[in-house]
Amino acid sequence: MALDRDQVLRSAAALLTRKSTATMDEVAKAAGISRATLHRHFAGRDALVRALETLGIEECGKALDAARLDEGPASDAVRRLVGEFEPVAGLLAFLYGENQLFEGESQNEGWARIDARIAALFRRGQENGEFRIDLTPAWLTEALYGLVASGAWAVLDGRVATKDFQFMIVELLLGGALRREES
Amino acid sequence: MALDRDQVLRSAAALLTRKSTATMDEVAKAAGISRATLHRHFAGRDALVRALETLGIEECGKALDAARLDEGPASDAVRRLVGEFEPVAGLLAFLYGENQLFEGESQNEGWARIDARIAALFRRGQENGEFRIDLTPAWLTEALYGLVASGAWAVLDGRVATKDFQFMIVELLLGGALRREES
DNA sequence: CCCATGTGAGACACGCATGTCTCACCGCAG
DNA sequence: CTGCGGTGAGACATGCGTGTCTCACATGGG
Repeated sequence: MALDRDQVLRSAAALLTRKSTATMDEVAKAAGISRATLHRHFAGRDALVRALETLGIEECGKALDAARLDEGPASDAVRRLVGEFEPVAGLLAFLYGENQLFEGESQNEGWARIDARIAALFRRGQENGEFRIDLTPAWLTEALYGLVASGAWAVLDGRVATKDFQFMIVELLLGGALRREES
Repeated sequence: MALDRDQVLRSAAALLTRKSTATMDEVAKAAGISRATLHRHFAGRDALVRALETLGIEECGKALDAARLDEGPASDAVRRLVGEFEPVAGLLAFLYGENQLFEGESQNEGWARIDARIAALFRRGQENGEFRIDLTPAWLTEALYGLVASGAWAVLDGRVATKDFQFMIVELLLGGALRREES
């Protein structure tokens, strides 16, 4: 049952990633269950979205762990992080867009923790001289989210290949578009 | 009357930028008119959004013109472009999020023209050696949109100041997060 | 075998945004 | 003053997604 719920959540994530306005009925269909059963797992659409958010936070946390942000050069950590984000980028993009609605609402404190960890990574990079200091960690974090969302949508629309996801984002985020003489 | 319509459109843009799910009634209230009058200007919500899209394309076109993309170094042109985008960034962010829904739908050909002009700018920069060639113009264009949207939201939420909008986006997009030795 | 649990299918009412309509009101030109 | 166009306010019906409920059916354990 707990397994069922998780699978339903996964398929809901996959669907809502592509069509964020999908009906509960469509979500149920996509999961291969009836609307009644879907409603037995999640009291309503709000509950479903909140569960999705919890899942997203969870996955993000795992990605942060797997990326070992404290180890080695910060730039390598960023590269690992983006690589870990790739499988959940669609879900992240959905939640990123969704969160723009909850203006003042109680921002699930889980995101604050995620934000803090990523910002800390950028700060570490600044402090050891890897990253420039005229761009705030908060903005770099925000930009990372934006690029991940953009990348996810580009992949979904087939404009770019999944295998290029990590490269494109990391290269742009760290290196920028300008051509360099050295290295 | 045509002036009225434009003003209504502006206030609708300002409102929907912050609350993309705003009701027709809220839109009318925000514009200082009744729902009936709003409906006399725009047949329905779809018509309103389409008008907003047309406005967005129009404003983008003006921004592209004002940025003189063909003149001088491509990097300077990018800087001018982002500066011109700033006043309409909110509207752009709204439309950018909205367009994720119209999956296969007839993508208003206006956007294709905008995309092409921006991509051409990046291509110009690549051809004259300013920009690196391992990031496609299409991705750089997509990333520009993503960063503009992120920046717009960050400004709306008060996380960053309006005056920093251009600097943050351009510096990240062109220079990246890595610290450089020279210049 | 039989009951219990979980499920699918469908009916039903409700809320809400929307689209449409009517009516009264106001300003203005004739 | 009078007729007219534009407006605001509100009523009304409609469509759609949702939440809730009932009932039939299948499966699996006692």
